[in-house]
Amino acid sequence: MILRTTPCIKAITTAGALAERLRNEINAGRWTVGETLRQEELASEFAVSRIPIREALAQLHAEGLIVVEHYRGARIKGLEPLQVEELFDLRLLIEGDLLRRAIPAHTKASVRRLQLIQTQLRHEENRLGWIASDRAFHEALYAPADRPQSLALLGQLRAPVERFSLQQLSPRARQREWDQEHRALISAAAARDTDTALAAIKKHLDGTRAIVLAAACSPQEE
Amino acid sequence: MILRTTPCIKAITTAGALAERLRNEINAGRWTVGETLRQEELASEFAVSRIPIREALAQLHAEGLIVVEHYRGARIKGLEPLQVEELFDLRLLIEGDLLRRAIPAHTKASVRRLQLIQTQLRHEENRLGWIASDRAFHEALYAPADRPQSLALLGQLRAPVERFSLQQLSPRARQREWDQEHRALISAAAARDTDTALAAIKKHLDGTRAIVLAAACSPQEE
DNA sequence: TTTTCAAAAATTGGATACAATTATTCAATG
DNA sequence: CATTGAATAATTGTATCCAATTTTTGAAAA
Repeated sequence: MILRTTPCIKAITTAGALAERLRNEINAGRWTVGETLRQEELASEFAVSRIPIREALAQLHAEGLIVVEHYRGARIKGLEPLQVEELFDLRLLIEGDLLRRAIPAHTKASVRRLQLIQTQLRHEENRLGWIASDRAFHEALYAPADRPQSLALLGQLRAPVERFSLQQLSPRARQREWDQEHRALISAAAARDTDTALAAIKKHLDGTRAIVLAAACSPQEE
Repeated sequence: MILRTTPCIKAITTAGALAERLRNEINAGRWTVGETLRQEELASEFAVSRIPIREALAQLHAEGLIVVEHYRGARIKGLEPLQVEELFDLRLLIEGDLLRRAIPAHTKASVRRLQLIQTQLRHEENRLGWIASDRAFHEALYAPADRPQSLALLGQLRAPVERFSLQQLSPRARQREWDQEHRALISAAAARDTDTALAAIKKHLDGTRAIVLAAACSPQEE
């Protein structure tokens, strides 16, 4: 039996690979909010027919990244301020629950893993790599809770927001704050101090929410 | 401008209509856990090509009702006991939050609406109609909270479980309990008594969890 | 100049046809 | 009799083509 060492899931389906590729493009800011993704254009770009493109778009729709209208195409989805507020309230609810379960279950090994990811994250220059590392950090933070359903749900809450949370990555000040907040989470995990961890995640989410609110001020659709 | 009076969303897409149809068939128990849904078979049954069938299957996959494997088809997804536990924990988390916001915002009109739905639910003989009414009840219960994202998330938590929650509808005893629990929620909403409502929803979810656990004891897939 | 409306172009949705992969059959072998 | 393995069948994935719908264009009219 072969064990996979890379944490990245290989997309065996072409539609899956396309969805991953398009997700990255969206997160990298290739399209602006409200812009439509033309099937023919994407098909010729990736040298496939429109069928797998359509399946990839359906997947992105399910992830909440695009809005699809009958006979009118797929457009990049924007976020209203109220939606952002609600999404982050939900994240606090779920991430808090995950933390409560994960913190007591953290070990020296799991904390070490967190530190490694954070080191990698600190030196990440590329926007996409930064997103991936941040995702990995939070997954590792919550992994000891052993709650796959919650993690999946959390992923759905993160997806539509990631686009905006790294759009403003440039302000180095916020980047430094981000790093400090992650370190606070790590030390709370190391000390198995749930209350401190909860306070830290609340602060972290509040900071991220502010960034997303600032970035997602476009008054579009649905 | 035309206002739609029916609460049911019309599926303009054929794929959407197919997905709704298939979802009902799944909930009605047409297939057992682990059974595969053949594209050709469904295509000829609904007199369409396999393309819209595939899109419908992708949608059901996103809803967590089926598992899709490359070149191996779509199979009805089962639930492990641990998954059921976690799903209901998450529901309690989110439905509790929704209740906290909804109860103080309930009005005479919204409570009246709840009563109407509950009356309809009580006389519902058909399994599918019962599911739809129960869904409507909970939507009406949480509607005053005005939290669309939370409702959507809740829908995703309910979907994979509905199949099993009505499988054991037959025991009239449980059906009577169910009715009583709903009535408790209604009166708590009428009295704007949040704590009582929270206790009632916990009891209701615990009861439903037990039913689902009993029904979903099959040790299949993924 | 602006508005209206019909024809043309562009785009998406669905059907058919073919390629890639998996499942099944059945004869040969131990 | 059980097991192996190659040929066959069945099934899914993708490309191409046509139909349905929307968007654009441009000329006529106010």
